[in-house]
Amino acid sequence: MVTLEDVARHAGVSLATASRVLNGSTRQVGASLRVKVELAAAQLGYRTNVAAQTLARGASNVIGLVVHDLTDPYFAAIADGAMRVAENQGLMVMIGTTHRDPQREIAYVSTLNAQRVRAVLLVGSRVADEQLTRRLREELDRYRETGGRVACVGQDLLGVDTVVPDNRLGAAALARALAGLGHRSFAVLAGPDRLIAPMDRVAGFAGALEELGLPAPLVLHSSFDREGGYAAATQVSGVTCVFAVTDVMAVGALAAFRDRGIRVPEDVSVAGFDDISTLRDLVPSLSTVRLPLAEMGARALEMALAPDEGTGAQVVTGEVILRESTRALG
Amino acid sequence: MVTLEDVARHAGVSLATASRVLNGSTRQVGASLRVKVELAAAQLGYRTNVAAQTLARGASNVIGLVVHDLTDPYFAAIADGAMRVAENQGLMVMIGTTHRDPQREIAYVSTLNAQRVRAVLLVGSRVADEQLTRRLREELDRYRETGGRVACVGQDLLGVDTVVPDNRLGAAALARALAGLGHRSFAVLAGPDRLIAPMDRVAGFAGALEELGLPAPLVLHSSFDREGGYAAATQVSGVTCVFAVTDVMAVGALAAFRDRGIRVPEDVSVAGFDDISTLRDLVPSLSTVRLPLAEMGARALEMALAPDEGTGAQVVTGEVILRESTRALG
DNA sequence: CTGTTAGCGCTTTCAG
DNA sequence: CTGAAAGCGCTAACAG
Repeated sequence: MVTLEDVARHAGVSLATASRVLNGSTRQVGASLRVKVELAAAQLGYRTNVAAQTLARGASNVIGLVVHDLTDPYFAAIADGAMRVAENQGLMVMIGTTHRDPQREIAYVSTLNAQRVRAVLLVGSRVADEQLTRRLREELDRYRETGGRVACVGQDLLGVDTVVPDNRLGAAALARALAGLGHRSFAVLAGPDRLIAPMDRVAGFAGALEELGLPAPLVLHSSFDREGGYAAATQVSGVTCVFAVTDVMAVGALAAFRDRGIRVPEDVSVAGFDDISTLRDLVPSLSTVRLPLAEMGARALEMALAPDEGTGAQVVTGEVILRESTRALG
Repeated sequence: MVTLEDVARHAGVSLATASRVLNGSTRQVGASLRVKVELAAAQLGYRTNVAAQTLARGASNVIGLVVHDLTDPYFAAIADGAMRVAENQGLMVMIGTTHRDPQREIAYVSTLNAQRVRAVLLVGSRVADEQLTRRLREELDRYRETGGRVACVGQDLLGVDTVVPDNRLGAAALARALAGLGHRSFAVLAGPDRLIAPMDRVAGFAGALEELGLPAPLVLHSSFDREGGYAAATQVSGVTCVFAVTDVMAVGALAAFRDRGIRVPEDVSVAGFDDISTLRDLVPSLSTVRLPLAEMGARALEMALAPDEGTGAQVVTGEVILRESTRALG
């Protein structure tokens, strides 16, 4: 294992000089020595020991990313956006997946704190559980007390900089658009009732319907994934339009209707939320609310990295996109 | 910032003792002291400084994962498999995305080496470029010389433990299955000609056709993504069956045919490769060759973590799955 | 511009 | 079972 000291000796300079040329300091080093050091480092195959560097500097070049599930394209897109800015800043990223277990999220914050990462990004809906939220906040506060920076993509419940998709507004806009198509009877595939994002989407949707003087939608709960969408859709009947709170769930719903011999959009219209790009080629193409996922991830990391503790929440509003899965009535 | 020394002082024990109870050593510590230390740590809110630990131990608890693109479900699935085993072993994972730039892959190996990660996993097709491959090998060798472990998911070209999907065999089996359906004229959407995985798939497919005494397929090159599949498909004509070397490209092809008013499978059959789960609900459902993606990622990490430098290559064979996108002729 | 020298926080012999 | 002390490799004053 070649160390900086080896390089310094080999180049006939001091440790400090070698450090200055190899590991970007602001200090200048004379051209001749600089060359010697670089040569020695190359010949010996020197590689900085980042652990030692981190310890000495008291600051690392790593950021932590905590997501629920990387195979869910929603999280993959957000993570990708964040990773691009990390790359541009020369930061490495450490990822943890919670598989939707809030306890794991807390545990990851603790671990990332131990790693002394420069910042941590929490991506994904908060849960409606005071207890859990409080414990997470405590862990985050502990991390922040010692200089850690935190940002979140989700709901503004943690007291940290947050990029918050306006789920209510987006769902409400979607409801109005659907009503504009002539729909009067709706079902909502609502996902689990302990996650806030789906709850907000349901509330926004139902609220808009109420404002329009339309009957309340049939609300069906299930898991937050493709299977949940499928299961919930099997219970749907007597409505002309179904709103699945995520595109991924909408895919499940589409499959369920297909299996039941119910045509979309002829027999029933279906809309989702998120506008997942991998799913844009579905047939029928999915009406949805587009969220700038990658940008949300990027912005969140930028907030976390900003010199001063940002201003709190940055709201992102979705854009309603009507495609083939919803049709005008009458 | 609370240090181990603070804890030790607060508990009235030596640094060594505090270390032994807090950071799993094999040594035993008396019950009374153990309790004191744990209490002190909790009261003070102590968090291990992993950088210091890594430096002192000379070994980290992090593994590195290098993939081309996290938003591509192929890589997400493999990464997920690897991350699950990492989690089980208490390891954190650092991810780098190359965006298909081989230079970046080399750079990441160097960076991960500096981080002194326990192991690095290289996921994705190798490129057909001696020069680049040699440079990557050099970088890997340097890392391995100092105890680093490496495994790869792709082709066995790096002199490291590798999980290799048998692309030729899988594509050949697919070709035979398609010929069995009565198809005689084929086009292959081949992706770029510098990546080995797609080349192998093309070769396997064409080889099987030749063995069957069928005419050689029309081979169309393009980029390795959805857009590439779309672009290549626009040039297809006069064949009854199209093989896209990945499911993601097949999705693009499906879209292109739809836009051209060509029905699948009535007018032309389409098959892909990989069996991406997010794409299972496509209509028509995609015939493909299933690869156990998550398992491949898991196995690769297991090889990298195994006590002894594994046995080289572990071949995984794909399973042909015929669904709705391909139909029997006449 | 260059070198000396104290640490950074933790692990791990080596004694006791 | 417990403690003292010597590093792990690098950075950053501080002095020249």
